[in-house]
Amino acid sequence: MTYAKALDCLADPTRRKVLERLRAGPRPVGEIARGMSVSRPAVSQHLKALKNAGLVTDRAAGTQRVYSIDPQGLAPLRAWLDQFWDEALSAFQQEVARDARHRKDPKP
Amino acid sequence: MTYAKALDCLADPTRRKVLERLRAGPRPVGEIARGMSVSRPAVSQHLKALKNAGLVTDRAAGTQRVYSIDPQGLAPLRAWLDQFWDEALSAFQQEVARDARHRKDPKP
DNA sequence: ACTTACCGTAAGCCATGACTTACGCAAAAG
DNA sequence: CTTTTGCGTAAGTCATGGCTTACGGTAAGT
Repeated sequence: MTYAKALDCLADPTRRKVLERLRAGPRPVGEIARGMSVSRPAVSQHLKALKNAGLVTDRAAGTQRVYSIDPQGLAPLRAWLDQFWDEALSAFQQEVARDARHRKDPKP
Repeated sequence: MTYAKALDCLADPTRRKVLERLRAGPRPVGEIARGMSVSRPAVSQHLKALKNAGLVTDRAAGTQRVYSIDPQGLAPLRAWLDQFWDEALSAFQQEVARDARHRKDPKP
C-alpha cells in the first residue's frame, strides 16, 4: 500500500518540480528553492512530505541539509503500475475479442 | 505533460478503487458503485475525471454506460516514471562514488 | 561570545475538490 | 403513451492541504 503515499506526493506540481530538480543530483534546500515560485519554507514542507513518502533522503552537511532522491522509493509505484498495466491490457484484449464475437452475432 | 493529469487522478483513493474495479473488465456505473462507500453520482464524477485524464473510455449500452480501462492512458505515466527512475538511479550511483571518494579523502 | 547563514516548525488564511441531495434526460419495459 | 431504470449534471456544504509570515534552533564564521 506504500504506492498510495507516493501518488499523493507526486500529485502536487510543486512537489514534482522539487523532485525533478533533484534528478540532476543532491541539493541543499536553499539551492532547491532558488528561482522557484514558492518560498523556502514551502519547499521544506514539500521535502518533508517527500521524505515521509520514502521518495527522498536527507543528510546534514554543516548548517545545510542535502536532499537526494531515493530510487527505492519509486519502486513500489513502478511495480503497482506495471501490474496494473498488464492486467488492464489483458482484460482489454479479452474485451476486444468479446466485441468481435458480438459483431459476428449482433442480436442473440 | 499528460502524465500530470494521470497523477492528479490517481492521487484520490476512491478513484483508485474505481480503476481497480475496472481491472477485472468493463463495468457499468451502477455495478462499479455497488458496495462502495460513496454515492453513485460521486462515482460518476470520478469516472468523468478518469475519462478526462485518458485513463478510461466509455460506451453506451442501452440505458447504461459501460466503462473500460484505456491501457494507452497509463503509458505516458509509465514512460515518465521510467525515465525518472533511470536518471535518479544513475545520479544516485554517482553520489555513492563521490561519497566513497570523500571517505578516502575526508578533509580536503 | 556575537553575528550570520541555513533550515524546520507553528499559526493562520484561503483556494481546491470531494461528497451529498435534487433534478433532468434518454432508453427500455409494460 | 406511461413508467421504470440508469446515468449525468447543478448547487451547496465542508474538510483537506498548500502557501505565507513569524519564530526558534543549530552550526560556521569573525
